[in-house]
Amino acid sequence: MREYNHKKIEENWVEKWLRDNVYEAVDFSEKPKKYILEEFPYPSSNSLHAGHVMRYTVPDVYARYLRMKGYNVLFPMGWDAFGLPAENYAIKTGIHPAKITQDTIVNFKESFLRMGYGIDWEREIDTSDPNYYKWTQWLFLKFFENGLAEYKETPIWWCEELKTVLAEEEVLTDKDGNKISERGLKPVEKKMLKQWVLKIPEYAEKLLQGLDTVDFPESIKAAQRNWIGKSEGANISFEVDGESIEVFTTRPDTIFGVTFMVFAPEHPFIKKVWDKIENQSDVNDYIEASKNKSDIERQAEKDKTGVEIKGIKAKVPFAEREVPIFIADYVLMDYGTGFIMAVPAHDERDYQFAKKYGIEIIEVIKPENAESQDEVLFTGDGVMINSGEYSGVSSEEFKKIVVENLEKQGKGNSAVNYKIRDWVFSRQRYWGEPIPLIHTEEGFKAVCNTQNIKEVNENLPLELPDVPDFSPSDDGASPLERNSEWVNITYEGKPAKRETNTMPNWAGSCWYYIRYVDPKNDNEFADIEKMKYWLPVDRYFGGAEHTTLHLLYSRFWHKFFHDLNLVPTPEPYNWRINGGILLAPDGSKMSKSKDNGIDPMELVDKYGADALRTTICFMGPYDETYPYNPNIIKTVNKLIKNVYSLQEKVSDENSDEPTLKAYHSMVKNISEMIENLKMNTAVSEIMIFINHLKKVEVIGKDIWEGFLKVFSPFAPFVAEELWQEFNGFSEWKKENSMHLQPWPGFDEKFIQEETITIPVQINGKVRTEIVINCGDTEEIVKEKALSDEKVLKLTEGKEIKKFIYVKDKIVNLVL
RNA sequence: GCCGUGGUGGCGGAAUGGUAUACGCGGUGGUCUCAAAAACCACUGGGAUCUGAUCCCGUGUGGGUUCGACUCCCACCCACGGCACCA
Repeated sequence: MREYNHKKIEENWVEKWLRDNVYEAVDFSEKPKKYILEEFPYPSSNSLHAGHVMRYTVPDVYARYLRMKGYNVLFPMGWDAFGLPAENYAIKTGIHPAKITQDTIVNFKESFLRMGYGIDWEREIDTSDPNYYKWTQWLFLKFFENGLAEYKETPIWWCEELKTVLAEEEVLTDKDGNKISERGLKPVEKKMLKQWVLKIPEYAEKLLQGLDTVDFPESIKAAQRNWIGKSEGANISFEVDGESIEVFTTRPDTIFGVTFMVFAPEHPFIKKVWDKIENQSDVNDYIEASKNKSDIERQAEKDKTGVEIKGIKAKVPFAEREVPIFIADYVLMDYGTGFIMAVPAHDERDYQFAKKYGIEIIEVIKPENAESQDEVLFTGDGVMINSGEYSGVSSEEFKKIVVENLEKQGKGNSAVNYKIRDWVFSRQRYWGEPIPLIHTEEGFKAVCNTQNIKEVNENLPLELPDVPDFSPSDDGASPLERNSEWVNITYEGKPAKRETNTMPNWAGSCWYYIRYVDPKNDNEFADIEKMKYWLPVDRYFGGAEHTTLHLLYSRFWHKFFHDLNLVPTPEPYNWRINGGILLAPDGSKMSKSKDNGIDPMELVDKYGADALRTTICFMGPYDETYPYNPNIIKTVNKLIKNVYSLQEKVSDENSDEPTLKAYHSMVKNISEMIENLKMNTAVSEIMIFINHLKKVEVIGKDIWEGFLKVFSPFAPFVAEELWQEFNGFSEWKKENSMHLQPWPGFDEKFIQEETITIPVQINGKVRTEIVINCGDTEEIVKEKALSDEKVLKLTEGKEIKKFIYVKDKIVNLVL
């Protein structure tokens, strides 16, 4: 056995593949295109970690397969380079975040190269590069010009430790119900602040409908639908103190059951009618108390609390009745209108509240088929009762009647509400794209008109100034605020100030898949013809953590751009899969603090990138989470050693029949499996085939050639080495690369057997096996089965009621 | 509570109506060796009569459809993920 030296082999090919950009994607090629995308990494720490190689290996195998199948494959990579870790590290060390980021990118790229990922490096992008963020800023100005970016005072999540505001999507709930930041898991609180927001709710309907047109897993679609949170109902105006105030309800059919109304404590109307309130101090106490309660406390309360506002009443339209009004913090200011019609008989929360405060409960719907209704509370659909002339009508029908009537009176209309909130888009941090706006006396001005390319090129990129101190301020101002030279400018002859907040680090990743299509364009964010050729992304691989962050945000940007005719497709990604997580060998999560992780570059040193890649593929399905088993890579390394030695058995002689059969069925199976991303079973096919080859004396040339091809996506280095040697290429030429060769075919005739063994069942239980010729008629099989010794014994004296034969598969006798 | 995904050997997993556990890890026994490691070979779901063999049980639980169910249908249990006073 000759010596397999993975280091020597892998170093050699890394350099040659890069120099000649073997994995080049060609714009406007005649070949059919495939755009295979994986979420680009945030460059932090020294090199790729286990999670990265877990994410990137399977897409690379798939992209390599498609390339060999004759597709023009775009498989790009770049750096999501703005963000907090580099900035925090910079604050600690005093080294500029740009410097830290660039150093890290160098290390990351080296890791990518060592892993043998087949990337077109001519398309590498970096979101912190001014040539890139020039266009991120330009795209932001499109939102601004179209009224979708607004400076607005709203309740916003503030993280004291990160010293910045966060978007709704960046806030998680921990096990104890505390709200924490998505990055860093730090506590957050709600504050009223003026911030830049992007009006994603205006795209709620489009984002929802688009989900029906894309091939995403149900879990992602469900999570996004849930996040968007559409509910259909009606807006109904109630008369309160001579004024008309709207509520939103999904159940206008319960209007006869309204026995009270509730305002959220923050509702501005309270101030407006303050003079009429008889119990001002009670109301004021309640408002103050709920102000001081955190969201967590509000939720932790088992009981609903509230106070009646005495002195004012509400008039229920349609039912024409007066009801009392309360304030209670179970009504939220930022959903619906902050004012609700309460129907205790048909809403759980209203029911609890009414019980506690002894408010009247009127049942207006009873279940369709219930003989007697024990519980007062009923939240389903049914038949109207206690509703005057409408009693007996179905609640679904009554819903329509109510809305139609209110519409005629001008007191209501059917309406839709969404849970999704404005996307808070400014951050009080240094390391991000400056927002290219100017505060003037007449309001905000864009630094340029996006339509005018001359103006654009003069004013963009608005470069992030080099400041001596990039640490965040305690007062919530951006670090850029301290840089007065940069901040204070003249706009149209008058003093003005630059916007000092930066964009969140989602900004660059919202459109990076577009820039890969045309990464070096200085005059456009991307050429429309190139976008027409490459978009949309055919396969998008990434992490589950981005389901309602990046994946929703970038769909929003794309849909907006599509409405402006900037991009040719309505959706950015046609297909999506979320990858699983690699756990530590003991089944716990890998973490730096626990030091239980595995370092992929160490494994590459020890066993080779080929072994690591193949191991990752073999361990399990892409979208599953499972522990790392350190023994597998040893076995896979052995497998590769075997492959390396087996080339010595290759000869001019033809392979024998069993080898031909094993080969053709392997090619058939692996092709199907890679197509379906079942890399784990594809590797097991390779193992089965190699176990077979180890037993044979000679290997035919054609078979070996085909084997190297199917092996190459998994172990590209050793495959290239053996391919060059096998063909006797003395000098490296790009076009001779293993990885640019066509994928092998297979021939069914070798796979089909002449005789096969099939099981014979009696009453559904396997009792014996018989050997038949492929394609034998049912009569012949029946005769064979019935004359089998064991069958004779077991059927003796019994009548065979039914004979079932599934061609070439199974026989079942029913007694 | 609601939505989603999933439950198969000691472990990772294979099989989407036709011989359950492919492939691999681990384990047991053996070869080699003074010995160990490595390498290689054999066995490896549980149980019973017995050691050619034969039979029973077995894919979260309980039902159902079918000649035949891990696979399809109904109900339930559990785990994981998301959302959660959303009117």
